[in-house]
Amino acid sequence: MNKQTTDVEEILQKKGVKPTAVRMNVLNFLLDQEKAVSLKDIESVLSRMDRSSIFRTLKSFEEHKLIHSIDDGTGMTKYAVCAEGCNCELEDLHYHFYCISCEKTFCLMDHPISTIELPKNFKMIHANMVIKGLCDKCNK
Amino acid sequence: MNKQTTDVEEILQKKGVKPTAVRMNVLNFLLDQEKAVSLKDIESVLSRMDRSSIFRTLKSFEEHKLIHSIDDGTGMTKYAVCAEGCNCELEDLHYHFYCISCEKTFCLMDHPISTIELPKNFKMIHANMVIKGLCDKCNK
DNA sequence: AGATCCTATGCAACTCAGTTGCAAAGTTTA
DNA sequence: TAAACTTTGCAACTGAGTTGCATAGGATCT
Ligand SMILES: [Mn+2]
Ligand SMILES: [Mn+2]
Ligand SMILES: [Zn+2]
Ligand SMILES: [Zn+2]
Repeated sequence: MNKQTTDVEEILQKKGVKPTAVRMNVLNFLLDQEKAVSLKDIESVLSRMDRSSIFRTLKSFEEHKLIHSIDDGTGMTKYAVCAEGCNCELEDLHYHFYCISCEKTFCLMDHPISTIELPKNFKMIHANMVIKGLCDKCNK
Repeated sequence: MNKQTTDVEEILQKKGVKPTAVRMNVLNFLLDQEKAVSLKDIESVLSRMDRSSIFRTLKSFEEHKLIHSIDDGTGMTKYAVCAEGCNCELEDLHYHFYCISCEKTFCLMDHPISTIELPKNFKMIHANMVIKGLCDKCNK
């Protein structure tokens, strides 16, 4: 735990999510990570809590723009806490990186998705951009 | 059918896949499409053929670089025939577009994935880039 | 041709992440 | 306190994808 209970409570309040035990635990865990995590990852750590409760918590967090989800192609959706000031709009989108060796999925916060030229009349609303390869620790 | 049986047979031969009935039918269907299709799409058209046979056919096609797969976030993998000369290498990667209105997934062949700046020592090997929004026909 | 071998196919069963219905527990409101 | 609403846990279900296995279909050898 790298955050005080009160911090987590505040964050939830601010985003309009009622701070319950499950929610505080899930958010606390998410804030601890340097990589994006799956429902299963959370489940195995917060083993006292039910899968569906964690699932619904994640859905709720996503709706309230507290976290964003990443489809990294592994078949398990990953979740990561949104950056300060993120509103989950086009300008907040960033690339994600999946390491095929250590199997970690990273948010590349410093790599925003620049405007992409599209065919005439196509309109971009959202995007899921995943680069796969080797992370710095696995690239020897 | 927009291709003669012999054409399809030739393509399979050239890519090192033995041309069987299932394979020729699947390839024929794939060549007909202007959008990427799912296993289910193929199944519902080639209803005489078994799902697992089509599934294994797609896997085989992918291994032999006849088609490439796209994870567009819908939960159903889409497949599209590779362009002439495609070797499924980095330089062959291109953006994909998923229309949230008509639910079609397109290959943006004219939009190759340019080299993306990555954090120090990260190495890109592959990528799945999906832009979501409205296609020209749905964007009114 | 007939026997043998290898591959492709169809069928059924299974996996597994995600999702939902429902009742019990907990919280807020009147 | 009682009623109303929300959250949680449990169990059952969904659906795409995947696999084992027996049969069918071709190719190859004698
Ligand atoms: Mn991210
Ligand atoms: Mn494509
Ligand atoms: Zn790694
Ligand atoms: Zn459309």
